[in-house]
Amino acid sequence: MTTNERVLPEAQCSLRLAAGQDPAKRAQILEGAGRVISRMGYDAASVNDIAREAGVSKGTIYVYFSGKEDLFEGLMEETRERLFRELGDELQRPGQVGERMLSYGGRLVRKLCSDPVVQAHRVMIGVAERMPELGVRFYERGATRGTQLLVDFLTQRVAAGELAIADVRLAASQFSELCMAGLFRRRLFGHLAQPPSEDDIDRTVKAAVDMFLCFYQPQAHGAL
Amino acid sequence: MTTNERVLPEAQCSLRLAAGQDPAKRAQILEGAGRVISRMGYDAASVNDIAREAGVSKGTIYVYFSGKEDLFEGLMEETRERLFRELGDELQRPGQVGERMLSYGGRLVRKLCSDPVVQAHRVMIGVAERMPELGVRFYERGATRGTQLLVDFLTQRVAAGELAIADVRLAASQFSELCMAGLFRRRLFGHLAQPPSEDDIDRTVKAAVDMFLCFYQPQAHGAL
Amino acid sequence: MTTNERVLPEAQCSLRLAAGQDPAKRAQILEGAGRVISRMGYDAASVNDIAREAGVSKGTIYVYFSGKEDLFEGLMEETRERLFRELGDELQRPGQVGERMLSYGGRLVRKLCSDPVVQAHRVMIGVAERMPELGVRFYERGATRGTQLLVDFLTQRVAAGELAIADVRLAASQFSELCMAGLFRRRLFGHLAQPPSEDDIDRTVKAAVDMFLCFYQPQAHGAL
Amino acid sequence: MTTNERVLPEAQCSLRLAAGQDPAKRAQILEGAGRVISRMGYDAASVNDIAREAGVSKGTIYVYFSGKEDLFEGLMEETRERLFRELGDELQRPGQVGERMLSYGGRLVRKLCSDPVVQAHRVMIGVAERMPELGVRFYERGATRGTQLLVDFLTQRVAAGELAIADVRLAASQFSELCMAGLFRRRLFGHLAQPPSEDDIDRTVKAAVDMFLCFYQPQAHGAL
DNA sequence: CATGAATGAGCTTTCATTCAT
DNA sequence: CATGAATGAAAGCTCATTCAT
Repeated sequence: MTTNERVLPEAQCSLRLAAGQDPAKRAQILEGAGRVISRMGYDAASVNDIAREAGVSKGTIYVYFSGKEDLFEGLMEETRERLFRELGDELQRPGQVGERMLSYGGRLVRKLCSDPVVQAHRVMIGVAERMPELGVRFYERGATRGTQLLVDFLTQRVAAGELAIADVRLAASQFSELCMAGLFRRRLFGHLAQPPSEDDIDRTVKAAVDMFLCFYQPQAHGAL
Repeated sequence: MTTNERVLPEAQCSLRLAAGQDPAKRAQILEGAGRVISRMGYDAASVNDIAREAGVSKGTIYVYFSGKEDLFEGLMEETRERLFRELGDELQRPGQVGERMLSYGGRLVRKLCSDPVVQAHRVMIGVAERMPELGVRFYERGATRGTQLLVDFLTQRVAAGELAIADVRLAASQFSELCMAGLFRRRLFGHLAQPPSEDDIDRTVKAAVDMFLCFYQPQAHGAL
Repeated sequence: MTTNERVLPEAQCSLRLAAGQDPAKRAQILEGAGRVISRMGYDAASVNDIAREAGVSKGTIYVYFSGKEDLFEGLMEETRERLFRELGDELQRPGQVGERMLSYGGRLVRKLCSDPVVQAHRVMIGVAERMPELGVRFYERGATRGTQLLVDFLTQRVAAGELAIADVRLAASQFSELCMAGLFRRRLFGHLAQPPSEDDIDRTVKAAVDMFLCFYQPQAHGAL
Repeated sequence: MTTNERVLPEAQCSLRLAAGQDPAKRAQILEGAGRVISRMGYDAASVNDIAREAGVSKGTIYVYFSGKEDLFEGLMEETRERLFRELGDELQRPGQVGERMLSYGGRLVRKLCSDPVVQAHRVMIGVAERMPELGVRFYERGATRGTQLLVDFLTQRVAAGELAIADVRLAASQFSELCMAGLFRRRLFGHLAQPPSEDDIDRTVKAAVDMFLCFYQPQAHGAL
């Protein structure tokens, strides 16, 4: 998939852009829209605000997008791609299970609790009721992606006999949630105003890995 | 508390309402507002829509609330109270640790994944960036409440020697997250269109309890 | 006229008030209305404001007046009577022409440049375009009254041979205007934020009398 | 000044208008606003009314003005300039004092008693309480201007020995008021529904000049 | 293609007025 | 008679969108 992106960038553009349109300007608009919408939310951000922030005229926006909603869809797509890219080399590198999961968990929490990702989540969740497909797509191509990396990893390690997991998908979810226990939800609500400290992250992820391995490592069960 | 409400309704009214205002009408407005705002979000729901849905005139809304934002705050307060009431008898009843947690976990997931709660979360998260205090209050008096019940429970059981937990608060968060692993986040985004089935809930909560006890029960550690 | 008012107060009331209405409450309403409307103008003053200021309920206002405009008419009538009462003993007392005019001029200027009178003028002039009869009546029964006193006085003095005036009415206007030269118009526009000082009044009125007598005193034309 | 206006219109525009705005449309809006506000007063004239009268959409008004009050300020400024322009060549032409004052007085009264000027005065006086700076500016740059011309004229004639005036500014006010004695105030209140007839004007101004010269001409005091 | 002036529908809010209590 | 909750029309203003330049 990443290969395709690199090999056929113009082909991709031609799918979305009418002849004569400038990809750079589209990006510029999306960037401005991202800033304004992150700050104010979809409804409260006016096209005027977006145009001003992006440094283009209002009319230009309607050249690249058919309307505010279309712009928003484009933005969410773009944001999702940008934010959730590269989580996974971590898990494919060689190493012990716990070590790999510690490393991945840290990355995951840091990413998800970062300001841009939290803001994007807020916006997306805020409109999920009105624009269901958008929410679904965001989740599937965003959150699920991380889980899938984990699923693959766990499956490999189960096959290797390093883990004993009946429902790998559930286990992947469990690990993700454990990693962000007490962090991500509080971030969403603003109860945690800043991204958590490295210490907090490390401690939480360590606890997650410990609990996860305690339950899913074969020898642990044996001992019980 | 419900007793008080029945015994001293007027005393309660005088705390919050201007003289002569009708608590029933206030509730009627909040109800309509809740339906519309749940469906459309805060910004997209116009005062007109709310008035129509509530069956009152626009002007009346401004008798009971100083503005749209005030109405919204009232709604969130009301909603929070209504939604997060009674989670906890579960944990205070006698019984084995695992049994109690299973019971509580089921209730928690059922509650949080219900349509009204998910919608309220969406709305609240959607405006958390613009109205930070509101988001914080919602979390503190809502989500934290459930966690606190769990903290108390765990503390008791630790004292009783039934559990061995260093960081009780973290453990409480971990259990909550484990219970909703793969359920609540998907609900928020609409990836799960309906509340999860009883089977899904039971399975997930059972897995959560197992993993939790595996890690935090003293004898388990002894075996490790 | 003042005699009638004192002799038949209830008869007067019965002309305006429906059975059972309370003249004191009517006055109370008008007082509040006067304060608010003076401050904000007719349109900007809401019936709510007036009710609050008067210390009565909105509904009560509609018992005593058929609507906002009716209330305003009543207020203007009342205000006119109250403000322009007693200007004239001054002129009917014995004394030299100049002496009497000095005395009257001072009173006139002090009255017209006072805050309440200026405010009433502003309000009345502000609505004169939309409510022409009201403006006419205000002028006729207000401003004209002062002029008439002067007309009577001048006529007497002309008959006594102390003055030589062809157009007495014009002369009366001239004297009034001279007395307020540089004062009243500036007050209307707020260019003079406070009523003029006694010194300013005295100086202006003195100059008015001098100029007036210089022109209209028979002997002056020869003697001075 | 008029020369500059004709020579550098665009330079002027750039001082007041945002880039790209059309001065003609601005003028069109002000014209409509002037008609409606003259007729109804500031508060009673709605932005809707103004838009309709001006033949533009409501939104357009908010492109040229930041709000109703800003529009009103612009209107008053514009109106003042337009209405009070050119009063004065009259006084600077050669001729005898009385002749010049007759001529100027006639112009002054005709101008001030005209419908547009009376209406503008009504509007301005009507809001003077709520918008004090606006009233002050209107008076200073409007009414004072006429007085200043007169002050200059009188100063010259005093220097030339044709008049003997101690307080020139007071004298200027006196003459202005005398010219409008019995006319302008009645116009303000609508007691004079139409501008006064040429006869009335001539008679009043003639009487004003006579009285003024009677008092302020050096020889008159001895000779007449 | 880019612009931003123009639009009018729709926003939140306030108004004068009514009427059940 | 007095009240103030209720009304819905209309207020000032902003919006997403269009289109002549």
